[in-house]
Amino acid sequence: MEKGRGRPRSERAREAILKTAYELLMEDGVGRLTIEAVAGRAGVGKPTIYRNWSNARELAMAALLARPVLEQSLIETASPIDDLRRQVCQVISVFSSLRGRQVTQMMAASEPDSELSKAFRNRIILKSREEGRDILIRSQSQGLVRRDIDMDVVLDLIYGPIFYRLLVGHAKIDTQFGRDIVAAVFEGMATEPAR
Amino acid sequence: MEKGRGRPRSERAREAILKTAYELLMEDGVGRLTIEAVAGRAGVGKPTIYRNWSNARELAMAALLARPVLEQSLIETASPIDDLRRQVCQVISVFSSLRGRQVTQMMAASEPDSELSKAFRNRIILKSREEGRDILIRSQSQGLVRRDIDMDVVLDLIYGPIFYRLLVGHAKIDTQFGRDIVAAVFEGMATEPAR
Amino acid sequence: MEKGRGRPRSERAREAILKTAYELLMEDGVGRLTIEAVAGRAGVGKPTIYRNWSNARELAMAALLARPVLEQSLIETASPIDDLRRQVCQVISVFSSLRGRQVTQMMAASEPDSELSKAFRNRIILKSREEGRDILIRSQSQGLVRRDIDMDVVLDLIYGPIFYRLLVGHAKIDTQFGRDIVAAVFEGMATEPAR
Amino acid sequence: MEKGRGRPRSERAREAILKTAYELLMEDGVGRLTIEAVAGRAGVGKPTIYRNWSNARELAMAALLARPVLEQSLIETASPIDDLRRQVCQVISVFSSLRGRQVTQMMAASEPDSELSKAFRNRIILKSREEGRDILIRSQSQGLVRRDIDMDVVLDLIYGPIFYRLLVGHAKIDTQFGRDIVAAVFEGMATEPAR
DNA sequence: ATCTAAGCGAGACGGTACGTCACGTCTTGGG
DNA sequence: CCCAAGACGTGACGTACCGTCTCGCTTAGAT
Repeated sequence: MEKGRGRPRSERAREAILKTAYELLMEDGVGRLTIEAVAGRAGVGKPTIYRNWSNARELAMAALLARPVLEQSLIETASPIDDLRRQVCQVISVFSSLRGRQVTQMMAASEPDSELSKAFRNRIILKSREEGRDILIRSQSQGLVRRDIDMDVVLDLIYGPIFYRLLVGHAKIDTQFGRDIVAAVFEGMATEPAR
Repeated sequence: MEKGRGRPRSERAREAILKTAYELLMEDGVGRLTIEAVAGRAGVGKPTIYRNWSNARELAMAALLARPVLEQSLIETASPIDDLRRQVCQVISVFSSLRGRQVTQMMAASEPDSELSKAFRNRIILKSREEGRDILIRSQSQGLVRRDIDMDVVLDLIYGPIFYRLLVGHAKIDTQFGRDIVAAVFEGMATEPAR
Repeated sequence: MEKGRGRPRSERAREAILKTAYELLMEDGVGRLTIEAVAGRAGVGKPTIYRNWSNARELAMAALLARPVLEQSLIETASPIDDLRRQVCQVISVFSSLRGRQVTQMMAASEPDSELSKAFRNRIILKSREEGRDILIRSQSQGLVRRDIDMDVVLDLIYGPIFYRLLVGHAKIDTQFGRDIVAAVFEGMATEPAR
Repeated sequence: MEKGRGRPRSERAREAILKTAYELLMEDGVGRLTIEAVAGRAGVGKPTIYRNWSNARELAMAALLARPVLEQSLIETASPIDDLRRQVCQVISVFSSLRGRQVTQMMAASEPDSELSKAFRNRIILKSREEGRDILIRSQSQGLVRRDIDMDVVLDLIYGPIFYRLLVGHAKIDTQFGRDIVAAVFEGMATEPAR
C-alpha cells in the first residue's frame, strides 16, 4: 500500500542538483560544497537534496560518480606492455587534472564503510587498477610477465605512485612519469636478477 | 617597529594548545577539531589560537608536526637491503595507526602552498622517502642497486603503495606488505632482465 | 517572489524573545542586554533574533514597545485642570520607576531615524504629550487656558521637566513635583500678567 | 615613603588621550569610543589609559569635561529678563550642536553616583541652571519675578524643555524656542492670574 | 652617582559577545 | 506525497574589545 503513492520524485530536480554540485566542486573544491549553495543555485529546496543524499560529502561523491570518468576504453593491441603503458598514461591524464585533487581529497575524507564510498572507490579509484590486472594477466599468458609475482603488490607498485604524487604533490605527474613507472616495475632495480 | 616589543607570546599557552589539539585529533578526527573545543579544553582564549594559527587545519598540522613522528632512527647494518626492508616496515607501522589516516586526510585537505603545509609534507610524509634515498645510494655504492635507475621514480614505487593503500583502503597494510614491496621493486616483474 | 512562501515566522519564538528581553532589561539594564543571553534563556537560536531585529538596541526598544506602557486611560472630568494634574502625576508614576531610566537611556542611545525609534518615541515618550494636548484644547474651549499660547512650547514646559529630572537626576520626581509643574505653567512667574 | 617615588605620570600622555577621545567622540559617538581606538590613535598604551580612568564612559566624560563648555560668560545688563533670554539662547546654541547629543547620551548612560558623573552633571548640564537661578534672584530683587515661586520648579520649567527636545528630538531647538520658553514661563497660560 | 620604584608604549593574555554561515529539520502553500 | 521556499534550533566561525598582565625602556627622587 506504500508503493506508488503521492507525487513521484522529480528526475529534473535530481539532475539539477548533481549538475550544480559538480560545478561547485570544480569551482570551489570539496570543502566549499555546501548544501545551501547547491539548493540556491539549482533552484531546489534543501529537503529535496537531503531526501536523496544524507550530507554534502555523499552528494559530492554522487556528483563525481555521475560523470563517467573516462569511457574511452582501451584498445587492446598485440603488445600488452604497450597497452599497460598507454593505460597508465591515460590514468595519469585523467587524474592530473583539477578533478584529480578533488577526488583525492574526497577519498581521504570519506567514511570508509558507506555504500557510496565503496562505489566511489571501486568505480573511480580502483577501476584503473582492475584494468591493469587484466593487462598483466594477458602479459603473463604471453610469457612477458613472470607467473610468481604477487599481483596485488605489483598493481599497487604501478598505481600507488600516481596517487602518492597526487596526494603529496612533491613531483609532477605527466606521461613520462607513467612510462618510467612501467619501465621500473618491469626491470626492477637489482644489479642482477635475484631469482 | 616590530622587534621584541610588547609582551612575548606565552610558551605555556602554545604548548597547551598543541597538546589539546593533538588529543582532540586522536579522539575525534580532523573533521571534528574545532577551535572552540581546543580553546575551551586548553583553558585558552580563542584569539590566542588565531594569533598563532590561521585556522583549524593549520593548527592540526602544527599539532602533528610538534610530535616527533618516530625518532627511533634506523640502525645502519652491513646489508642496505635489510636496512631498506626494515625502514619500509617501520614506516608502515607508523602510518598504519589511527594517526596514519589523520595524516593522510590532513595532507589531502591542506592548501598545497602554505608554509606549514610544506613543512608538514617534508617532515612527516617525505621524511621516509629521503631516508630511503640514502639507503639506495648506499646500496648503489655497494653494487647492489643499478646506477642507471631513476631514483625519484623508484622511491615513489617503494613508498607510493603504502599511502595508496592508506588512502584507498583496498587492502591491508602490514609488514608482509612492506617486505613484498621491497622484493618486487628489486626483482621487477619481467620474465628476464630487459637490459 | 516574496509573498507568503516558505515557513512562516514563529509567533511563539517572537513572543518568547520579547518576553525574555523585557525580563533581562528589567534585571540588568540596557547595557547588559545581550543577544546571546536572550537566545539562551528564551530557548531560541541567535539567527532567529537577528532575523527579526538587527541588533540589541532594536530588540530592547521592541521589547519595551510590546508592553503597553499604561493602558489605564484617563477619566475625563468636568475640570480639565484637574485632569491635567492627574495625567502629569500618572506620567510621573510610570516613568519614575526602574523602567523610566531604561526608557530614557534607550531614547538617548537610539538612532534617531530608524523606524522603530520613531515608533518608540511616539508611543512611549510622546504619548503623554499628546494626551496633554487634548486636555489643553479642552481647557481652551472652556476658557481656562488662553487661546494665544504656543501649544508646543507649553507642552514641552509641562513634560520637559519630568524627563529633565529623569535624565539628570538632580531632584526627586514625585507627584508633588507634578502638581508644582502644572501650577507654575498656569500661573507664570511674572509679578503681573505681561499681556 | 610612598609619595613622589617613581616616574611621574606623563602629562603629555594624559593630554593626548583626552584630545583623541574627544575627537573620536565627535566622529563616531559615545557608543563607538573604545579604549583600543584611543590608545592606538593617541600612541599610548592601554594601561596608561586605565591608570587614569576606569572605563570608556569615564574617559568620555573626562574628555568632555576637559573642554570648557562655553567660557564666554554672560554680560549682566540692567534687564534681567533680557539676560535670561540671552542666557537660554546661549545654552541652546551650545547644546544644539553635535556635542549636545553626545552629552545627552552620556548623561543618560552614566552611573549616577560616580564622582566623575556628578562633576559632569554639575559642570556641564546644571551649570546653566545655576546661572539661571542667579538671574532669577536678581529679577526677584528688582520686582520682576514673584517671590513666592518654587525656584527649583521654575528652573526646570526653563531648562527642562531644552533637554527634552534634545533627548526626544520631536521638534527643533533654535533661539526662537529659547525666547518662547522664557515668554511662556513668565506669562503662564491661565486666562487670568490664578493668585 | 647609583639605585629603584613607578610610568611608559607595545602587545599578548583569558574572556565575552558579536554578527554570520551552514547545518539538518520542520512547516507552509501549491501541484 | 513531493515540490520550492524559507524559518527553526544548533553550533562553530573569525573578529572586536574588554580589562589585566608582562616585556624592555625611561625617568627622577631617594639613597
